[in-house]
Amino acid sequence: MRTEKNRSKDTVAKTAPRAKRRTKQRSVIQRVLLEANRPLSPHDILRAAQVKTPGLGIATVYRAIHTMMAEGTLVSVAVPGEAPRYETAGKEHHHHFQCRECDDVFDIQGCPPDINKLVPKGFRLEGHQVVLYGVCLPCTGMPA
Amino acid sequence: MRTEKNRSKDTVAKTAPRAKRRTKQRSVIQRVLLEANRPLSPHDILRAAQVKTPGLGIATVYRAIHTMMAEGTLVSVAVPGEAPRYETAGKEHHHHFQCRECDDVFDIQGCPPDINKLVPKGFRLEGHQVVLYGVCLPCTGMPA
DNA sequence: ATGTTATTAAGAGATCAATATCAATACACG
DNA sequence: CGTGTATTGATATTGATCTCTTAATAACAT
Repeated sequence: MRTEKNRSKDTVAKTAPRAKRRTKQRSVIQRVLLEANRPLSPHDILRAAQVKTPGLGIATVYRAIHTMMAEGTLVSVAVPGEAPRYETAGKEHHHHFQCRECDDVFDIQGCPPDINKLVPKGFRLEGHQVVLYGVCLPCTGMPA
Repeated sequence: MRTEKNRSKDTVAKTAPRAKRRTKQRSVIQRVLLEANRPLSPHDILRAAQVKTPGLGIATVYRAIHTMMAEGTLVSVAVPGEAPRYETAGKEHHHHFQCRECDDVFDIQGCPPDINKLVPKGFRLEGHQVVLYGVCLPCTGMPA
């Protein structure tokens, strides 16, 4: 008996359980993360995104982070002693460099060899993380 | 005009500004840290020390940590995404392994070679940290 | 355009580690 | 031994990060 306005609803009933809208703020947040090319903290994201979207709230940043994490387009990057940062997913295996002056975190390519030789007997190695510390190029004041 | 009770005070005025007493709880905390042989969180320390000192408060643990850090007998160990842990100072350069099951952190000896080759051009390397992840020996359930 | 409803901004609230407060305790020195 | 005072335990408070609530806004289908 349900014949009135069930034309398309029936066909997508299970494939489109949620709407998900494309908003200006979410777009800006995504763009910020894509263009940064390095892990950003929620506040980094907020500050950068507010340039193009004045009035943007921190809660919106956290919501966007959650959404993108759930989508799999964003991954969290934890650096020792620091709150998590986030960078776009899909990069190949890499590590990070944190500047002791500006605290920013940068991606570094490559991976030290023979990591598995460090594992104690009886321990099972499943992953690793390397963080380098020092002074980043911008903070050295030297030109590239 | 200050002649009454300044006998010893005058002579040690600058060399002994503070007293520093040897208390039962501080001794126990130190022993726990020495015997652990791996980085402990403040709560790890509390739990272990409470066995020998029932009623021990968390504030005392933090106070002992500060004291030992100031003395230079304790260093903090930061693992990504975790609150700091502490281990006795003086060990030679080493890295850490965190178990994904029990979350405990263990020392591992050795150090990957050629770390400096990973540093981007123009960046100055001053230090590094390696964290391995996996399952520790106790959690594998295997005997040593 | 219009209605539905996901999304937003703002601020209150939750959470957790770490610190400060303060009366009671106990170390160390005479 | 007693006394002065550093230290303690309990708890309130802070500080930082993240989440929830609410009314208002805006994206999308029609």
